[in-house]
Amino acid sequence: MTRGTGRDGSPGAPRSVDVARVAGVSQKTVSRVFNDEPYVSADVRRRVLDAAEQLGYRRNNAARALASGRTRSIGVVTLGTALYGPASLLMGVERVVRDTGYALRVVNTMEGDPAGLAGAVGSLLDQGVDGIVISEPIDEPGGEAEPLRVDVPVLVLGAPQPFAASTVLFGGRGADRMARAVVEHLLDLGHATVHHLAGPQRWYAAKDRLEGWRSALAAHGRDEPPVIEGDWSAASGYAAGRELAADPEVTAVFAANDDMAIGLIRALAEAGRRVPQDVSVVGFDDIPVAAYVTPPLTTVRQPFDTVAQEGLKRLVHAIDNPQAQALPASDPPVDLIVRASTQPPPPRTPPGRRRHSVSRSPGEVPPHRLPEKDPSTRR
Amino acid sequence: MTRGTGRDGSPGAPRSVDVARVAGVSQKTVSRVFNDEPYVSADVRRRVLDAAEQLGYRRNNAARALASGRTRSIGVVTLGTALYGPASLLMGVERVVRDTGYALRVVNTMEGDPAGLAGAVGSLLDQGVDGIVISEPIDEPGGEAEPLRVDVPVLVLGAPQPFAASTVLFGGRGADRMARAVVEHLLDLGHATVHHLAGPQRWYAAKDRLEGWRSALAAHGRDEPPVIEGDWSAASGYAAGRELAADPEVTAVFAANDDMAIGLIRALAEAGRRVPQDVSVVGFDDIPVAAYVTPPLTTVRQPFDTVAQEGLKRLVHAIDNPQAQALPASDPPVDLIVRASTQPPPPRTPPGRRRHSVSRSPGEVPPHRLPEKDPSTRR
DNA sequence: ATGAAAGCGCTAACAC
DNA sequence: GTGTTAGCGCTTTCAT
Repeated sequence: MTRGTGRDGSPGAPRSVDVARVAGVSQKTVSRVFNDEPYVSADVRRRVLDAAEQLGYRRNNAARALASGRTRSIGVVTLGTALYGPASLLMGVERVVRDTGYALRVVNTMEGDPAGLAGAVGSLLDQGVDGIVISEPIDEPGGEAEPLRVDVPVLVLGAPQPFAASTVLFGGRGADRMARAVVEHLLDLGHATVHHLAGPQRWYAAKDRLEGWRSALAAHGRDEPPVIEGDWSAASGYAAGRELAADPEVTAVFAANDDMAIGLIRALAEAGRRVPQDVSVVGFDDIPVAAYVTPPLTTVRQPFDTVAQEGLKRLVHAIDNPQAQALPASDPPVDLIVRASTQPPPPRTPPGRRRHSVSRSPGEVPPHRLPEKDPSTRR
Repeated sequence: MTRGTGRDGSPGAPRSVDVARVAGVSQKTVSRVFNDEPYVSADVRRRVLDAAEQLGYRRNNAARALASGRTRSIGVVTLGTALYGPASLLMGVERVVRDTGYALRVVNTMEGDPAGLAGAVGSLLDQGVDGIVISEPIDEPGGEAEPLRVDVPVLVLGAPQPFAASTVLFGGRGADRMARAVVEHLLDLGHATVHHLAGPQRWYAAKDRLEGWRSALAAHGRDEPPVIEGDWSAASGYAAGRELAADPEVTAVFAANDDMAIGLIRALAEAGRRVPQDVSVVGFDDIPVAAYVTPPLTTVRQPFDTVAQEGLKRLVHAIDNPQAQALPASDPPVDLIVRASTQPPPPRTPPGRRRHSVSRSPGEVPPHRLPEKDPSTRR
């Protein structure tokens, strides 16, 4: 076979012995230089580096991994979607992983994948990773059965406590606290209660938001309206909006993501219920267009970068110190961004004069407020 | 050191010799079984598989890579953004790569990264990949200098012909053809010309769309209005919209992505120019909310999956047959999705009676059409 | 159809 | 500070 990275009949990539020969040192010394080990004189180091440069030497990772038992790589399990949340998290993870000097391997579990999470993790293990990040896991039916037997540290991002294993760390996203902030914002505005358009409940992220909504409502002694479950898509938000529009009691809706909120708003508008005059709507994610739709969307921004950074710091720590205690979790800040899709509820209309039966050109939308470029309100 | 993937003082992972011993065969036979090599009797195969199962054997990839000189992995260079286009492409690539039996390694070049593309590719080469996918490259200043010296096949997705190297393949995205389709749609509706809100010109994808727009206009003998350059963000679309709104000649705008189109529409609406009555707007990407914003956006859907699939097929082919001719490129289909943001231009207003000076409640938006769930029009 | 021997290029442990 | 000696767990080549 051709040697190293050399393809076709090429001479073959230079190895560390070659560098050693050119530099006039032993092969081990070359290894020392490239691993930044102590006890190499500056002079020798230079000679080695020069020789390597001249030869175009690049060390062979397979050999390194084989000899050391470590691959210096971290695997990520993602859902195979371009949804804003998961995609942002993945990018955040990539950014941090590179800084830590690890390489990144990616595998995804598609929803409905027969192998599911276990399969994805297994494939990562096959590749030989030093640690695993599971991003936004979903609850595959039957997946609970095997509690994920792995011998490398695992970091779970965007889920509360799904897996039982001694090596598992959690990078809480605090979505429940964020959801609470949303509900409280709406309650503060004077809404009697808040409806919830939930995400698919197989996603821990969706469950989390539902939980936050539920507990906030309970904490304030409000009654809990029935939950509608969407699938994250604007289409499902639209469908939910048609239902909700028919109910005059609905004055405030918290959608589990911005896409659904946008679909929802459209359905409400078509039904003649104006946002925010008649109904307030809050989304979740702060997708790039959230400030520019009509009306600009009140939503929650998640600190993906912070979460990725904090989580990976702990994962790398666990990899480097197998026996050590896990670093304590830190909760990311909540960022509620108030724009124009929320306001106090309309005055109670007397029963019998249902607001949505009032004649109004369908789809008319309220005057705009200027969209803002930056997070306007923090709490 | 602990053996294989075994961490802490654990017994160490089983190796193929262990399996061989249990199965009562030679180690080589185990290797044969796991590589699906011929000449293993069904009986022996079963025994080996059972033994492996029982021991929890998983083969060591580092050793495999070292011995064979191939890592069976493909590296991807992405921008570190969660933008819909790049993120979708990445997911498409992931999906296909897994099917081909390769592992995926990801590295990103952030815009302005000093090391840039060369650094990202180098880091992939260090990791030892059998092939490289460069997704949506951007034109780093000075990056042209080094023509990307690599000895593995490279697939470039979403760019025309940026790099010179014998091993480079192109997975054209046909964005220029798509841009032409957009312009022709608008021209067919009767618009005198089409303005273009371009993406950042360091992106090949943005250049591509600009090219398509330009050539379509030329082909139809229309004059080419000045181009405004945005940065893909809705905010930049909004800024562009404020400029464009002041010019009564503008009746049709092609934005290089949906986010900018949405910002643009908002700015136009605030300036009293209705979409689509006064100005038609077309986006690009068909982001998930495109059908649900106001008005539902006419846009172009890119066949990310097809592109990823076709491209990777060729990449894998090149990897497996080093000397062979590259497979011919195939252009993906163009998918123009006509929704409610485009219509024929308003009748020419006599000079002096500028439409946008007409009193109108700012931000009023036209009645909706029903959003559609599926691509409505193909061409 | 199966096995024995010889590395792949590096790191680890210990000597000098 | 530097070199020597063994492997790491597989694939390869060649016998059988």
